[in-house]
This record gives sequence, structure tokens and C-alpha cells, in this order.
Amino acid sequence: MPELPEVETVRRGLQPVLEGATIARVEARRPDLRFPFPEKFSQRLTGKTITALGRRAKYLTMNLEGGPVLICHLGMSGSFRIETADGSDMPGVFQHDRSKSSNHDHVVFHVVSPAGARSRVIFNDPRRFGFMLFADGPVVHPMLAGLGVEPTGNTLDGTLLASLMKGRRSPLKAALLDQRLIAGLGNIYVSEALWRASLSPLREAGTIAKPGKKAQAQSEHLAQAIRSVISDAIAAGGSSLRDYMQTDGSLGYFQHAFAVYDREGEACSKPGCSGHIERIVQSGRSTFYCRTCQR
DNA sequence: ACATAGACCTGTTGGC
DNA sequence: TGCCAACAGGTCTATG
Repeated sequence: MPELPEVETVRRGLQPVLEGATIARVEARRPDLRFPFPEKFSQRLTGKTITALGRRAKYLTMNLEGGPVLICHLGMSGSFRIETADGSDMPGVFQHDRSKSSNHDHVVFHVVSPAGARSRVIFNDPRRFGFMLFADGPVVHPMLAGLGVEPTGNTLDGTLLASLMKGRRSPLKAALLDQRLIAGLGNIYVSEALWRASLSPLREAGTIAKPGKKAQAQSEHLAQAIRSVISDAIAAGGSSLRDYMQTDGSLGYFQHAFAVYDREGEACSKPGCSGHIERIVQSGRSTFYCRTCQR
């Protein structure tokens, strides 16, 4: 489920429960997810206080007092949910129907707030493409070392985007999915951003970085489209397609704002455009776009 | 450098 | 209704 907006939504949901809390116990209910759990996984977490819950691209980072940083990736189907230890209601905390998914609860963090309130933070991941790793001290974990610029804030402007795309022969879509260039975009938001910028996913990436005003306007438009689609999606609590996503069990609602993703055959909603949305496959993954207005 | 395909997993969906 | 193929928000690896 998670691209950057979904991971950020998860982070915001977990933050009030985790930041400042102490980990009383951790259960890893199987030896691995995508990778084996690190050596002494639960021992290294037990007794630690969580000083900060952060995010880099699609990775969650949990800073532990005097200890390592826990890095979590949600893969395709990972999610977190919060439960109170005694199962009773807690204001704002949704009790999930566990009948369907509890067999994929792979990690349980038992935490205690500074005020003494006990909660469980449960990681569920049917497909097990997610993973958890430690990064020690100030050393950036190799997994995060090569990541590109965040598409949040105002860092990614037309000039920077053009420099990233310059000379690239690959399709624009592939370049935008490359986490070494821009970190956090995934299959949904790339399609959405390209539609907003009226640019074809098939176009050679380097063409928006050619000399001249036309390419300059295109790279500016695309940078703006990427920033706006990401910030709109975060504001909507992300997109919920097949799973619950937010930690309290509620759904994100950005999927209702999709212009192209999973809208094959529908009329293009761009004012004045008479085209329709097509689905094509690029490097094995679906791309949705309107060939009439995206050039 | 880059493109593509396959791999990792399970669950859901759509067509017959 | 039932079965099976196709597909799903990611990313690492191998191969050309």
C-alpha cells in the first residue's frame, strides 16, 4: 500500500503513541519478513525509550535512546495498527476486526507511555515484502544512503528536477520511479503527477531538461505537479486501495481524487480534453495516462 | 548506463 | 457458484 504519503500518514498515526514511550517487550512472531530479523532484534529494543519517529522516503525510522535506529519498510502490504493492551477502548483508537488479518501480525511492540498507559503497536504484512533493520549510530544505513531528494516541501523545483532528468534516455515514468533520483514516489503518484503536468510517461526523461524555454516550463510544471500531488495526498491521509491504512483503522481518501490511476476507459477530466484514460505496461507495471493531453 | 524479467509472498478480483 | 489467471501501493537481483 505505501508510497510516501501513506508512510507519512502511518508515521503521524504512530507518533503520539510511540514518541517518548518505552518499549517493554517486542514479539517477532516469525524469523523473517522480506529479510531475516536482525540479530537480537527484540533484545536490542527492549527497555529502550523512543526519542523520535521519522520518515525518509518510504522508510519509517525509530530513534532509540542511546541505541540504534530501527528502520521499517512496509513493502507492498505492510501496515501498523494500535491497540490498547487490555483491549478496551482508548479515545481515538479503532479496534480492528482481527478475524481476517491477525494471522499476518508479525511483530508486536508492547509500549508504555510516560504516563504509564500501555499500548500494542502491531505490524501486519500479508505479503511480507516489508522489513525491519537497525542502523547503528550516525552511520547511514546502506539501504537509505543512495536515496534521492524528498518530493515534499519546496526542495524539488524545476531546476533541480531538470538536472536530475538531464541526459536520461529512459522513459519519464521509469526515471520518476527511481528512488536514487526522487525518493518516495511510487506507481500511483507518478501516474498522477504526469497527468497533472500533461506529460507522457513514455517520453524520454531527458527531453524535459533540454535547453530552451519549453523544456524549462515542462520541468517546472512537473516539479510543481509532483509536489502538489504528494502534499494533497498527505493531506487526505493517503490512498486506501485494498487495505486499511491509517493506524486507527480509518481510510485515506485520496483514491477518490485519482485522475488516472485505476481509471482505465474513463473520460479524461482535464478541462477541454476529449481523451480517455488508457492503461499500458512499462517495465512490468501498470501506467495510466491520457494520450490526448499528455505529450 | 540502462532495460527488462524474475524473484520474493499472499490475497483479491474478474472473466469464463 | 467455482475455478484460475491476472494483478496488486516495492525493490533487489540477474541478465542482456
